[in-house]
Amino acid sequence: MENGFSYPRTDAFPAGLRVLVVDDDPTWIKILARMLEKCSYRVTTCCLARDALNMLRERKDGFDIIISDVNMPDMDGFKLLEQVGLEMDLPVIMMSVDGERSRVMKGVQHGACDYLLKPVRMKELQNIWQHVFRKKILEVKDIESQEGIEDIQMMKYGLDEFDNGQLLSGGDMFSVKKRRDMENKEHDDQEFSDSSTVKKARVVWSVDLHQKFVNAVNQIGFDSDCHLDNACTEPISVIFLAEIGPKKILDLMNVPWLTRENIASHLQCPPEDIEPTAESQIAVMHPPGRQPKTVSLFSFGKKYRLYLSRLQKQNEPKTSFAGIKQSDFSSKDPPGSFDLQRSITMHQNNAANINFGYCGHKILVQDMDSQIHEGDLKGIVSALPIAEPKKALMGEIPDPQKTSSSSRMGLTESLRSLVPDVNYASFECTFSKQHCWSGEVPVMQLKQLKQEHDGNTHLPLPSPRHHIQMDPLQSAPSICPRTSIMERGKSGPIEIKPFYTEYRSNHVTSKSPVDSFSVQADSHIINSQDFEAISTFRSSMKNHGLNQNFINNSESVQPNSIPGNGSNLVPSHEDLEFFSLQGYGYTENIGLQNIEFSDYTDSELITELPGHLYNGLRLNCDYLDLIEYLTVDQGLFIT
DNA sequence: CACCGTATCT
DNA sequence: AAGATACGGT
Repeated sequence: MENGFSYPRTDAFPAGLRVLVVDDDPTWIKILARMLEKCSYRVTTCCLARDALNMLRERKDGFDIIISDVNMPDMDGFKLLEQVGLEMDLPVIMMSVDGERSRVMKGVQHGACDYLLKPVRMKELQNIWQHVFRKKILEVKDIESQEGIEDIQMMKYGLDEFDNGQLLSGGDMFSVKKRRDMENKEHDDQEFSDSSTVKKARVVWSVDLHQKFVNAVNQIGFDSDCHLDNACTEPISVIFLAEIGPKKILDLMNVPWLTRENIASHLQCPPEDIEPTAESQIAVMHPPGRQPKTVSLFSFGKKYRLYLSRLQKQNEPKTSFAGIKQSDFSSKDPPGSFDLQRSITMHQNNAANINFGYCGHKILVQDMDSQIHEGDLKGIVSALPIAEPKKALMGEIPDPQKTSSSSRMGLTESLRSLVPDVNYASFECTFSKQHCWSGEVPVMQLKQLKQEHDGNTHLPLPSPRHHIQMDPLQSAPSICPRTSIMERGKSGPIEIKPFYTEYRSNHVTSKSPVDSFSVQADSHIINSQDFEAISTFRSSMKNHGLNQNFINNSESVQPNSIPGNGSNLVPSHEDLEFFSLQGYGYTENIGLQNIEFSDYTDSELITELPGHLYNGLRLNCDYLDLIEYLTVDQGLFIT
């Protein structure tokens, strides 16, 4: 039913159903026969199981369904049931005066499609045709799967055939097949008032379907954007977001056979490559045309929580940089961080924008594809809750001076997509005000967070992690990500070595011409004025505060020649985080010098990106804190 | 009752 | 792993 076809509407359909009634009690035979006839069924009666069997053998395909009593002198009803199951594949309904569980169970186990208690009610008999009907459906499905035909039309065809009255014509509409997996019928119960027992076909979220889903989400996101502008007039504000509920998405998707549950279920799956944000829902659109990197949206479901807690546990044991352990990233790309990383990767060579915005207790990160015109700001947006719940709740604007420590870690954390601190009061975000955006633009949409003060979840904030102190005077924090990074010369670039060994081996070995290159960034000095201007409130996505343009200089493209172990440098979350921490440490006078990006992506990833993305890199930062995340007093190597 | 988010099952 | 289904809450 879920697949789009409906029950036969022919008035004639259930009428004429050929029913064989088997019961040793003549009284019951009479009663049943009368009732069945009232249902317009064709009834044949028999008071001996043996006779019934013979009759069935003689007139193969002469009946559509059998109703048999369990207790009969000549042959146990179950025996008959079994026999029928073996010789002819007909639905059999068992009945008895008692509903003893074991008996019913036995009946079901022997393949009964239903078990009726005497006295049998009219309604029950009226519904028996459904067993026949359902059987037909199962057969069709069976054939379908056997032949690998997934087209629903096939099933439709089968039902139409059914509907067209072959049943009435007495034709051989039910093929004689051995009853398979009788257990499957266990769930039949006396009601069986509908075909709900037919298992729902699994929805396969094809790229196509998913795309629709994404579009729907984005559409919703767009709607919320409209509100954003208004909301943002107030500094403190909690901007809000549209409700991205399954229902709404479903409606927007406009896919008839899809159900709300399907959407809800889909929402539960955390995409592995997005930046998870506490209590938020995010939709990310990756470059089109690439398999796994499609868009996704997830809610804060259990699956996601499990993922986080797992991540956290891994972190617990070791106090490494910002609480991250290498193991976190060793085997697989953790959801989240990679996204950002990826964004950067994407942009290192393309003229895309990354826009970081801070709004009250919210931080917005926007990544815009340069291809979009000025008006089209929609890009990747990620909301990063800051870890200062109380303040956030009060709508207090973080003091730049203070934010350098704890609050800032919140961002780091977010970036890292680690522990979701539900204390992060509500927050939300969005951006942009443009209308057209095709689904081709990488997009990340944020959704509102529910406010829950007490909402502390099971994932307490690992405090230590949040209080890494940075010395503003020091050019580089003395914190080191567990490793590879470091080695920062006084003036030389910081080398970041890959943690993604796997990634490296998979992607870096075969280098493409563009495999590595560097981007020169202008130096920038951040001063407190900028800061304040921004603090007031992020004036939307306009280039406030800092604006850095990383121009891809093809000239500067140089092979990554980090000898030593011969390993190529690969950026990792840690790397990014590291940046961010560094940034946190400096609220003032930070000069950006050499930022060197070396593409660690191989041709594969590159092809994955639209060509236009490789035109340069541009960063737009509204909030210094965030901007700084890229500002290192020394050069930076990301390979 | 409609919808949600989440937990659990398959 | 990815979906379906169950379930409790609003």
